[in-house]
Amino acid sequence: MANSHLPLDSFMPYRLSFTAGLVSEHIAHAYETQFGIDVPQWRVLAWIAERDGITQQEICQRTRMDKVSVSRAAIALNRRGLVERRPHARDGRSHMLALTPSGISLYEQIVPRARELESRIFAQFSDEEREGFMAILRKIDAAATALHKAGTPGHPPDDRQWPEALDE
Amino acid sequence: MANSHLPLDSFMPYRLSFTAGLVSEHIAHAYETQFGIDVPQWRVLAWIAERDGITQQEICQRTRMDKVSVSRAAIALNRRGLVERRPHARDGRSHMLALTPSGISLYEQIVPRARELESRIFAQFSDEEREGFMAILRKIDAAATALHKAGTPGHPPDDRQWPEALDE
DNA sequence: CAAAACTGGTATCATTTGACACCAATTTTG
DNA sequence: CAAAATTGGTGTCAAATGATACCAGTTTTG
Repeated sequence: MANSHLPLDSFMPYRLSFTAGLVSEHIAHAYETQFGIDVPQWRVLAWIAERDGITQQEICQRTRMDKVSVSRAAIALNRRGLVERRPHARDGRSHMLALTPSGISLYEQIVPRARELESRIFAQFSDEEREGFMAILRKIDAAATALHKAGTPGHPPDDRQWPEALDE
Repeated sequence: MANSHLPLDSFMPYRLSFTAGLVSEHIAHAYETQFGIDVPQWRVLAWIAERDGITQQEICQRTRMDKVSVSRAAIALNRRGLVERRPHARDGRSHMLALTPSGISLYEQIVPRARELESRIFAQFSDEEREGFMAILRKIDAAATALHKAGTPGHPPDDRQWPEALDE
């Protein structure tokens, strides 16, 4: 087993997930306690702010959230009077989402706070480092997406390799 | 609102979480279909492989998993005959976890596959880039952890700023 | 050394999350 | 242009996750 050792701690996907979780937790807590909004809601809100009149499934595409989560977040935001859902001109099934005045106002409160949180965590890095870091993240996205489409070669659909469940 | 604009897409915590999610999904799917093991189980397994005789809450500390998840994973792994739970010599409440032969064997099957997945995703980067990337992740961990302990200054426990829930 | 405070681990319950089925509107096809 | 297939969005149900309560064993304290 000596040779097959893999220190989880330096296994990239693990580290990535670990750090992301840590940061997420921190941010989520801040949004929750300070603005009463959860992360999915924040994401939806932010994308609407960015592209007025965006539809729900456009948000799905950009965020990788599934449509159910987006739907729930949109409904919640609407209930709170933060977003408005206008009928879509060309497609009767769809909604065009837009911020209401109070949605805008909340967004404007959150943004500086978000920037502050971000810069607290990333304060120690130079602009070059941040840029480089971001660039790598984007490349990883591209690679992972490409792989995903390609499937996992060498492993046909149903080649389970583990002993039949001793469970139950 | 012009000025308070924040492109989510270049907001670091978002990007981090986005990429980590993407990679996680990919990895999780591979473990699941090829070895019938989920991510929490894999993490527990890997830590046991690394430190034979580790206890559950040591795993909690190292992985940030909560003790319930670790417990569940440990029980599942035990049921499958992959890990053994010996009584702890000095503490009757605790278990010392160790891999059984088939646990070792499974681990040894997973490791090369994990390395392969990792290298597929990170193939395009030089060693320096990877090192740098890892280093940044670790620094972020440190910063986030420090902040977490410090709390969020400037915001006393209960200063909600959002309008009372229009929900329901 | 008994009582109180604490800790490792598990069971239980509530909440979150996502998979699936479904509806209405739209697009495609023959 | 009707029938079939597709798509945006939501309701519903099932699995995953986390908070809380709890139990047994351990440490602390008076």
